[in-house]
Amino acid sequence: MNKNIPEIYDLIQELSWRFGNHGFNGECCGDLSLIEFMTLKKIDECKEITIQEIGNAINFTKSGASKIIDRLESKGYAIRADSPVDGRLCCVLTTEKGRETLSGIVKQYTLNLNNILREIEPQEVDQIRESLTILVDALQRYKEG
Amino acid sequence: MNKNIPEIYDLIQELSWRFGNHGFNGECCGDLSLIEFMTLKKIDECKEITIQEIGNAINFTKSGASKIIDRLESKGYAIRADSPVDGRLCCVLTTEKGRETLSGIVKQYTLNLNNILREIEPQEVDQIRESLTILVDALQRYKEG
DNA sequence: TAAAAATAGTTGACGACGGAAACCATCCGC
DNA sequence: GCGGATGGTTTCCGTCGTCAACTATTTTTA
Repeated sequence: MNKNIPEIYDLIQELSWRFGNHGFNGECCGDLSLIEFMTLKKIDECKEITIQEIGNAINFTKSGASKIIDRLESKGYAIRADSPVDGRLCCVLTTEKGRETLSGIVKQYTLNLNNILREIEPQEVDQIRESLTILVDALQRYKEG
Repeated sequence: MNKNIPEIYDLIQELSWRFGNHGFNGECCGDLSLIEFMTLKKIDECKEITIQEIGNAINFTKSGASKIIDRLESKGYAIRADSPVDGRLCCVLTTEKGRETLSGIVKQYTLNLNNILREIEPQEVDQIRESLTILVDALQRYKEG
């Protein structure tokens, strides 16, 4: 095992914690919980996605996914539409309001991050981006096979 | 703003999500939730810590913190002890079983991470460690002032 | 082609979990 | 030594996700 792994594990854990639901002083994503936010983001990325797929994407049961959509729908951020090809399926879409909220949250987070990294040298910031890319890609590959 | 910030934000979010409570197929930390695990870790690092301090550390109310300790205590991973200096205070400590469980979880996570990074070049792994260190340090400084 | 099985989604009951506030015990300033 | 402050616990409550039962639609099969 590479000697750096334990330390990397620890660093990732710390990072995840601070960016998770309890970091940022509990202030997460406006009127969305972290899960609602990630779900909305997923819906927006996919343009159109079924309840089942949402459940798989966020590791929830279809029942749990359905209730998250209930909440997003009641806040006006997403809507359910009938599938034209299969009457059982339910296509979930983001609304314009949902997209605006999403980009507002991203903007806020990005500003925060910019403050956090304010004093870091540009070439180091570049290195951080590269490293994270490698890391996330490796995770993706690992997940897929 | 540095051009890389939005992408870095996105990468961190992705990373956090996968290492958070819902990543790893919901398999988090044995019989501990992520919060219980982080709390136990914090207790172990501090050797001895009050309920209030735990609450601050994990962004919970003292009430919530007290209940987490209830759970950790019922599982045999932590114990409450009276403070010798102040009768109101409650010193929380890890038990031997708690420490074993903690290190077991860390070992498991570390092995997973090793698999994930198996195909990454050593010098890249080194770069990842460096980058994450810079990032976490920056977060720490930001939090402190 | 009609019945049976499979699949997608919803709903209701339930348990787990944190927060708010009231409460208790202990400590500190006067 | 009394009154306020502080740390912790407890009770009540709202939120949330799962399980299992149910409905509706589609696919399989005999």
